[in-house]
Amino acid sequence: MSKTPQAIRGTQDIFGPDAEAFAFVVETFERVRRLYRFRRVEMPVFEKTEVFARSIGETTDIVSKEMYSFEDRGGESLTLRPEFTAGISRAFLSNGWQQYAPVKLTTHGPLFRYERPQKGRYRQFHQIDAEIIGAGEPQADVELLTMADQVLKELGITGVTLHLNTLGDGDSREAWRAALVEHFRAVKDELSEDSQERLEKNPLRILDSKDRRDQQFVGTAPKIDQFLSGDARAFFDAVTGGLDAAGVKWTRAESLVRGLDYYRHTAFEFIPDEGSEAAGKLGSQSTILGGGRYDGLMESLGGAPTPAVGWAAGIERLAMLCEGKGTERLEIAIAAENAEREGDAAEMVAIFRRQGFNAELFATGSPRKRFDKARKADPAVLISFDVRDGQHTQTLTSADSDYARAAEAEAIFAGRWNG
RNA sequence: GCGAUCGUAGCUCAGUUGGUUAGAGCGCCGGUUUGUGGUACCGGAGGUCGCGGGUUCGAACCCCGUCGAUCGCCCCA
Repeated sequence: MSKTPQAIRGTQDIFGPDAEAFAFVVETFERVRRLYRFRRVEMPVFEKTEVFARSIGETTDIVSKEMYSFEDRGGESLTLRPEFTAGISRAFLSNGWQQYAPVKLTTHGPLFRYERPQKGRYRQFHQIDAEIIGAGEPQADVELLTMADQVLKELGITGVTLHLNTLGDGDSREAWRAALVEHFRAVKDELSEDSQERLEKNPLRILDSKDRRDQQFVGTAPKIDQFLSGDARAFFDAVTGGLDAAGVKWTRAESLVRGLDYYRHTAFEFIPDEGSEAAGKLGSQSTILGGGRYDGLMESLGGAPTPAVGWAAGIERLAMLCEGKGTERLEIAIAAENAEREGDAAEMVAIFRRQGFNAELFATGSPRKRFDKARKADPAVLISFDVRDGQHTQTLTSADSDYARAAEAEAIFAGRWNG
């Protein structure tokens, strides 16, 4: 006998309550995006490698070491998508969706990054995603964030706060970056090894370093606010004002930066409050939803300048905060306690299902154990078909007095077996 | 890429300083009850102790390697 192959590291087989919670997240997202009139888009799971390499930034970890890239039979380098935004942008340009701009899009599905798996992080993971393309006004940021906030609320997630920052426009960001490099270079020898690396590759990231050696210099580091142009300042004020008007709570996070090169202006993450139940469930992978404005991305793919803003959220991480949700209790359990009654039981379960009840038939294994099995499934209504003293008997028991459709179920049962 | 912890039945786990035939609970299968209701009792199947080497009279247990998992760092959803 050959050995059973193992699943690929970092992939998951999701089943049971976890799978129900996963579906609950997706269904809730689909419902809410309709309320905001976002349109659905489906995209390829893989693209030419350059789609990601050019848009995300060559020096980012995602591009430099986390992509699942391979050559197809024609020798072309392809990559399993590590995020949605680059592929959506490519589709926007390929298909001339400028004609629909500004266009509000959502999608969800699997993404791939070659990383070491840990709690809340996988090599194949799943996100829900929302983008507004072709809208440069701060109102777009507000609408997008308000939707994100509503998705989380309707998932029943609490103890999570929107952390908001601005990276300014391109000039503001570059001036700030230069000032940060200067600031940290002066104390380079006292920084952590990681941050000495970051100084060259991605100095903004030093700001949210967890290392104490770095944190003492973060407080005195130059702030983006000192470099914001008047327009950039006004843009951010319009976003925060709009969020206040929409009733979305937020907090300013001056050191929040996003990892990818294409972000400008608004950057945000929804993060569990310290010490909250949500924080405990997530472990160290704490960001559940993140995104921002990426006004420069289309140009990097050869398109015309096109403002856009978007976010993505990890379905697995959201599902961890929705434990037990999406699982429906069994409404009708039907036991055929005698082989002679299996036909009647099968008919009954079909009737209930056609009437919109979820129902399960127990008609296999030892006839004596079927009633027990049905009861252990914890149904709201339990129906048994049996033969006693040569007579056919059928009984209905309502196990749950709170069950709303009990009377309806009893009427259907009586309608067939009125005796 | 780096670090820590852990791999025993389908699942959750015991297993003493290394010592006969590796256990329990749950689940699964079968049996017992003639009962308007049962979550009871009895029995059974199921394990190359992740895999490969080594030490030893003897290894689930000690050593080395390897694979896998979990958690953390980096990074990120």
